[in-house]
Amino acid sequence: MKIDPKSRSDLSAQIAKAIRDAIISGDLIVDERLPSEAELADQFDVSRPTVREALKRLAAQNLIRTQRGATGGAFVRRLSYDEAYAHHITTSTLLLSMNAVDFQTACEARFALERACAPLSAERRTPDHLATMRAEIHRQGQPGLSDESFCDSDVAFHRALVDGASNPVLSYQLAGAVEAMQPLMNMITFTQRNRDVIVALHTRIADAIEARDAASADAALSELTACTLQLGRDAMAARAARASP
Amino acid sequence: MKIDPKSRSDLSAQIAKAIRDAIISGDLIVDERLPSEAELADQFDVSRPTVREALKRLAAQNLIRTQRGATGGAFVRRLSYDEAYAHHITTSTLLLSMNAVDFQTACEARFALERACAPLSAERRTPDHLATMRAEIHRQGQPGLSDESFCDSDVAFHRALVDGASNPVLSYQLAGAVEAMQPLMNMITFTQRNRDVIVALHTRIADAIEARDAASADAALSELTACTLQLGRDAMAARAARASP
DNA sequence: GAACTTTAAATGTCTGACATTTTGATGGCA
DNA sequence: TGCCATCAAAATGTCAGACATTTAAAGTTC
Repeated sequence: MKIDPKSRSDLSAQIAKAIRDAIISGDLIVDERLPSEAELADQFDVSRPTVREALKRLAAQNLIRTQRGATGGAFVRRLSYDEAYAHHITTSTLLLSMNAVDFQTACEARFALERACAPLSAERRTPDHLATMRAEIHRQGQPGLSDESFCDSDVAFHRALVDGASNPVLSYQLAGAVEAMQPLMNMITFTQRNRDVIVALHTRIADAIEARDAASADAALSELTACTLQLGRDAMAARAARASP
Repeated sequence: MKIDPKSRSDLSAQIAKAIRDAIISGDLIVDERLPSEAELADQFDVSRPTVREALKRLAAQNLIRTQRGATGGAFVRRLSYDEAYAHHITTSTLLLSMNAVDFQTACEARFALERACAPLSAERRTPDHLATMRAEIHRQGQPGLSDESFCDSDVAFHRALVDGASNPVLSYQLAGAVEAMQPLMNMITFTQRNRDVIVALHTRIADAIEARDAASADAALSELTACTLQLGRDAMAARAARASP
């Protein structure tokens, strides 16, 4: 590995790319120690600060971890699902906000993906998943709950639904779609009537999942999709009305 | 923004986090210029190299871009879909390989999500999407195509299917599931008979999408799922047989 | 043999300098 | 006046060397 053509651009970017490629291709395996900063500086014929900048780039992507001390150094890091979740959610959220994705597009994507999980969840959900869903439904019915807390609980409910499929890859991909929508959902004002409808649909979903009835779960999710889209349209209309009275 | 409690950990990580939070919260908007490295060093009361390491971390996440010269500096970057795709695919691929995700889990996730897109794709696909799908089907039928090229074409076909839904959020989330599976798919040896079956199913899918027939597309995708899972099992069995003859 | 001390290796950080790139201003010339 | 060449300034990119801090292992003492 680790040659560095004399192209004209950031050395630190080139070095980071070389190491990243080595990790991706499997030349560097998990928990393997990279050469020390000084050695890398020698190999690439650059200074130590430049190497450090490259390593920080990799650290930002969770590809390596560094450890100080005598046996320290930079180690290839096993990317954990939790870290990947967090990273994915952050990126998805930014992607949506920076590109001004409209509520409808995000909502459609979210529920389409979620409906893909429902049959698997109906098949495999554990009592734990059901308990989480029921607990969140109960929380959503509490009086005096803020809109934001209601959204939080909504996300937790759907998270449990997705996790019920017991497929970490699915959970990972869904996390981006479900949680990244939260800022958009937070623009909505949930009236008591809205909440009653949503809680009723959540209950139907939980019942269907408990009964291992994929078709009913899908039907309820379909209704929830329509309901959520309508809430989004109402929120947009209300916002437009406020802007130009 | 930008205070930095005297906690005991990487200063560059703390600074990166402070700036990242400012971007996420909207305090820094797209294309806004950050203070120069020297000014940031002053503000955070650290040296310039430390600030640079922080900026490189952010650059690694595509959150900023830097520009040299008199009016240069670091600018908040609009995260584009293409970059987000690439990033997401890299991360997903690594997540799968480092955590030794089995073929079945990845395959299940991939097809579950893809089936979620099919109805939307049937509704909205353009002639362009259909043309891409047909072209890839044709390519897959070419004699002498390597297994790797066959996989590439397979990914391109499914990419067109997903893109047909015309929902960039959906395409983004799916990219991780579909493309990250490629290394796993590459372990499979596609016999001519396998290829014929897959091409036939692809043709059925394309026909269904062209006819806007979501149910038929779903049925074909379901068969393709079963077929792919079987191929995976066969590949595993063959591998196991080679390992202990 | 156990507890303490020393040492060495590595990352984390700082200072100061120089190189390079780009913009804008300055000034000369037609 | 208007245009072009030159130069200064500002910013990032890079380097060299130094010191601080952390950590584990080797060495030392009882």
